[in-house]
Amino acid sequence: MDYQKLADLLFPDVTETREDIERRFPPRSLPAGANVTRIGPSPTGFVHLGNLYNAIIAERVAHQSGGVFYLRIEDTDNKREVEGAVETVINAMAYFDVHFDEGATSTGDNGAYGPYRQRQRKEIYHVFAKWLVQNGKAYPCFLTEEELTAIREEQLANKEIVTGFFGKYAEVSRNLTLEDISARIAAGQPWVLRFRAEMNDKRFTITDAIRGKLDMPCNIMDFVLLKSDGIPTYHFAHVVDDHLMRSTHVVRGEEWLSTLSMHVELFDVFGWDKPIYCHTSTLQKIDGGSKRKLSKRKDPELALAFYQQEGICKEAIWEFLLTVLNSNFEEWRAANPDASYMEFPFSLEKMSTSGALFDMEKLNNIAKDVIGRMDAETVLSHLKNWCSEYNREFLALIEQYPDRTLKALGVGKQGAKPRKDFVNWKQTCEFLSFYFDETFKAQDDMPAEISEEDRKAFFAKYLASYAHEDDAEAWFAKVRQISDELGYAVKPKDYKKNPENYKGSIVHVTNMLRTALTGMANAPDIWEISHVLGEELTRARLGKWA
RNA sequence: GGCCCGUUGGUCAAGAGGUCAAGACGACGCCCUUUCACGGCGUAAUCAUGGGUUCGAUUCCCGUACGGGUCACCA
Repeated sequence: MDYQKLADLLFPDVTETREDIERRFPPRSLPAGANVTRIGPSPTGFVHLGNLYNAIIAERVAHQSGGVFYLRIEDTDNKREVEGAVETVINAMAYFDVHFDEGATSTGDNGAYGPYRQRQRKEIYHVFAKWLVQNGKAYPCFLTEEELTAIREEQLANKEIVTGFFGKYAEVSRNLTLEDISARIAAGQPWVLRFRAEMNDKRFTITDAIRGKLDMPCNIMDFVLLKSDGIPTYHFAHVVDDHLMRSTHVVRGEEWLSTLSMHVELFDVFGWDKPIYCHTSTLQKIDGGSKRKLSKRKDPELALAFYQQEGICKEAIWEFLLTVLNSNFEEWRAANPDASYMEFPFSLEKMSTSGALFDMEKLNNIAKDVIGRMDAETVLSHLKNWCSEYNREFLALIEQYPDRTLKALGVGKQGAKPRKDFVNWKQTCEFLSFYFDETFKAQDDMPAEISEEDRKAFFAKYLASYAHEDDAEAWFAKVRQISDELGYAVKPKDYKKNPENYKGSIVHVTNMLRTALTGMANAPDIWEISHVLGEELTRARLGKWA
């Protein structure tokens, strides 16, 4: 077989050589130790937590080393592509503060190693495909889908241990003559380009940055390089792109482990250095007592959009994922409460190789801490951002009462043990609702612990003596005095010891006050709330019960 | 089924041939307290399993079980 003739027959339009392409994408000039990483999402319209998980790893590996992090759109499967999906990926990553140095953008490409959309790289792949053909490493295959299915069925019937295109099943396609191929092409028969595998039973070892040394069988499959539309498969595109774009690390899910041998063989055939592979484990969740992979259909929390809708703070997502990735993150956070998570020394080696379970409760706990560390102004700006997208009505309130909102967000923040009332922005809106008459839900009744007579007496005295400028101490002294006058124990402990001596305890009194003021049995400090509401509102809410 | 990856409390997990097997979330209890939070203290709870190697194995080796992945002109 004259491979040169075959190559010209298959790729008549390809005039460039692999050297030409290499010159267009020279090695990057980066300081020693700088890593180049990427994410390569498929534009299916669904961005999930796993995408973000891998993105964060890749981002840290690159930026922590002063390297480059880029976005490459892997759109080689036009059947699965969804309109606007590239936009969705870019927006989701931006929302979660994942920033690219180069790659696909909503307006085009940014960077010297593009195009960053694989379908636009067709000509590049063809140059390398032609080289493979010229060197006897690839050949056209004209088998139809039905014929392929027949082979598969035969293999299953023969109890062949592996199914696929290899060994004797590849022989016919491998050994077509140039004349035959030429005739078929002239007749317009569709073909795919297959890799001509070594097909031996050797094994190879490779060191994965997360999993350590791996020992696996070499590839034996004549897998497809170019589909009949001339677009490459993932395997071919991955090898060509990560070489040309000079990726130093490939961070991807463990589902790629089983095809790693194909990629390794391709890199070797081209004589290229392999990137450092980092195969992450799949996020799982508990379901009916057993672990399973997070699934798109069953688990709403898998979609990144879920976190946006719930208003889960992006810093919290980062901190949660960093905690899952490197378990020493929490220790580091405790030692560096004020540092940005970007300063955390992330390490691939410290990653767990077993699949982590997604734990919403842990996320919430982290979110409370993260928001708790922010000052009121920062919280307000996050809240407004979220509301402008997901809660317009509340945004209007915030904008109508900016000072009150800011004060409300600061309640309980001072002191050595600041409150942590906010978990996510959705919940924050609900939590703040009693600060505004527009959303305040007044109670219709008071608990029966205090008689109506005492209730009226209390509120009358309270309002009569109420002085808005009182400090917290003076204020509470008055509450105590009134309680005492009405026959309620001033100290809860006194009441506990001798309940028969009192009508009730100050706890009952303050609960009543709190309920009148907030509509809720549980709320932050009454005095502070009064001062957020202002004298007028406070008096109005309490007056109802006098 | 073949191949590959994995298995420490309910969850995330540290760990090393000899530890009372860290820590965090959650649960529970106590303390603080005008409610709820916050905070503090404490309790319960883990090395999948069977063999080997060894004076000693949760740690090393082999098998078993279980879970996950993959076997496409999908990524």
